[in-house]
Amino acid sequence: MNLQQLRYINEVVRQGLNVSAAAEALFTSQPGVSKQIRQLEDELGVEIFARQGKRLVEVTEPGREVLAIAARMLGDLDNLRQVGAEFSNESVGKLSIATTHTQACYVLPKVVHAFIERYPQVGLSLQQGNPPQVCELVRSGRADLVIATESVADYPELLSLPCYEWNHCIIAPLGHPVLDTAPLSLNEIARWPIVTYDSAFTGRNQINRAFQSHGLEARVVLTALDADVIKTYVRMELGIGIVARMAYDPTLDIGLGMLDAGHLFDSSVTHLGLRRNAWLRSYTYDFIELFAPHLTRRVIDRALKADGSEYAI
Amino acid sequence: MNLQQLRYINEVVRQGLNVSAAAEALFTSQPGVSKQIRQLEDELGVEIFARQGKRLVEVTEPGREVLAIAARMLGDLDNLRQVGAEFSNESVGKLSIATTHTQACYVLPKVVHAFIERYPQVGLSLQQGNPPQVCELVRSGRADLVIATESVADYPELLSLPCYEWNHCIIAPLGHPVLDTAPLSLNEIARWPIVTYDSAFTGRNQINRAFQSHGLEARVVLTALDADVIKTYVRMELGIGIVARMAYDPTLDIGLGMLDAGHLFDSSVTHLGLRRNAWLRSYTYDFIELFAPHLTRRVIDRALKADGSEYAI
DNA sequence: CCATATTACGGTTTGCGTAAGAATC
DNA sequence: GATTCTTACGCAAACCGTAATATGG
Repeated sequence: MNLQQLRYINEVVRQGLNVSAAAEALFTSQPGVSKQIRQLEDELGVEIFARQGKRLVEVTEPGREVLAIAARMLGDLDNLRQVGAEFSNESVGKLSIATTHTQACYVLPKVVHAFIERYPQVGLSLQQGNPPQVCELVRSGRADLVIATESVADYPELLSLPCYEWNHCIIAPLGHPVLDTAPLSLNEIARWPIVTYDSAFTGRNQINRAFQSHGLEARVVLTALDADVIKTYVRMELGIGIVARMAYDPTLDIGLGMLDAGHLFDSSVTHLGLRRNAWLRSYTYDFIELFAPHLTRRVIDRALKADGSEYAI
Repeated sequence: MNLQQLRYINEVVRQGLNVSAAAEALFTSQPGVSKQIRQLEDELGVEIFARQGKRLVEVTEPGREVLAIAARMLGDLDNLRQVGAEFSNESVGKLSIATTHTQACYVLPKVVHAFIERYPQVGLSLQQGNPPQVCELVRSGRADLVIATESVADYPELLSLPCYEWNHCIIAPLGHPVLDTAPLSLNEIARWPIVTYDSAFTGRNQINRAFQSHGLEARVVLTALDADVIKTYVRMELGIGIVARMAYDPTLDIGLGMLDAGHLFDSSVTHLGLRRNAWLRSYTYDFIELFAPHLTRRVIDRALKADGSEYAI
């Protein structure tokens, strides 16, 4: 048994049980992959893949177990490389962050700025997507950490750490009557057409719940994936916007007024997700602490290692 | 990088940084081991071992990280083989249990009997030792599970599951006046010379604490590692014995009388220890359930997977 | 001087790629 | 017939063991 075989079966699954595609993705020959997989199956004494004639059609039950263990081993292989890189030079490396638009645009800029100043030799990359997508990037090892408000806690493979709590606000073109309301109420908001986030995004659940629990129906005339688009349509006077509070900047968002709506909706919590049993570079700890000061190295390590060691009778 | 290199560094540490000994233990040549270790260090870009001239003198800091990850990977390698064995034939295999004398003699016999009847093709082996020793056997992969009253929870690498609660009793030669006391009190016990367990064994702590908290001094004239030895000396009228309740059997222990002392001492809890992220054979689950019926497969899996995924802000 | 680790070298094994063959859609 | 996996075969690299060399107690 060797690690190459584990890489092969892992990639074959990733490619939807297509050995040829896996071989190509791993820059090797297809017969080589095929043969190594057979060898692994022979050695373990179980079929990992069920075949129909000459085609792989599904992962067997033992295969699922094997693949789960193999994935962890490959993750550990990555970890070994991380350790090597860390101790070779602790301020050179890469850091790949998977996140959503809201975080990338309104929260991360100042964190990223501080980080690249501190670690000029770390290649930082932001990968954007919707919550399930960015979680998947981390799960599969293509990103080091995910920052998102939704989904993170739904991935059992990820350790989910709450970072900060936030709420929504109302935006409207300057001069819009809603901006003069004080105090702002759900009834008042419900009088106007609304532009807000797409479902399953950036706390949209909290918005729906608030209206429902007050027996109100919000007239959502348009939903969008991010606050920039929402602002655009609010400027066009299509309606008033409900966006994350941090997405409004009085100096940049000229022509728009804002009213805090924190008292009207349940707050949302932005989470940070890490692969469990990932080994983190020191600059990764620092990045996280820049982002969420309460998440010190100590706290993160404790969370990664915590394992529920003692169970009641 | 390959798994062999990980085996090598792991064994070198186990052999006290002696490459020759490691080579011998792994049935290979010493230069081969030496070279592979160098290759691994080159590939990772860090020294795993610090050398003085031609001798390995200590594990470096990156080395410690590397070794920890390597150990997990080797554990997973074992797990892969377990999966293979399980699905090849789920009632053939081996099960190695590390435990203390008390468990092996007085608790396990009926469990073992039921197990070998159910799984005649599983080679069962009991390894005996003191609590730290048996924990270490499991930690290093030389045993599958540990059953002991002490130490298990002290090993962070082990998942510790409480199994059952028990207490002590007093034994004395038939006709000894202490046997007529009712109710039995600590004061009464303290009047006599005592034979009991060695420290760090089988609930000895609970015994000490009870006397201390009552301002009494127990006259312990002899300590022993196991109940059989204690009984022998009690028969010799060296004193009265304090042993685990389950160590007394009225039909076997002729010439000895027993008084329950459950109301005098804090109870002890016997624990079962498993390597975290071990993959268990189905018969291992069954063995555990035979031993502690509340530890069903479901419960064990939940405990193994529990990881403290959600942390408060 | 003995024990121990590294370097050097040759043989075997293993893994990989090309080419051909078989099976399924 | 096109795609996809398996088998066959030859080459190259990696691994391992023996022998020789260097280093420290």
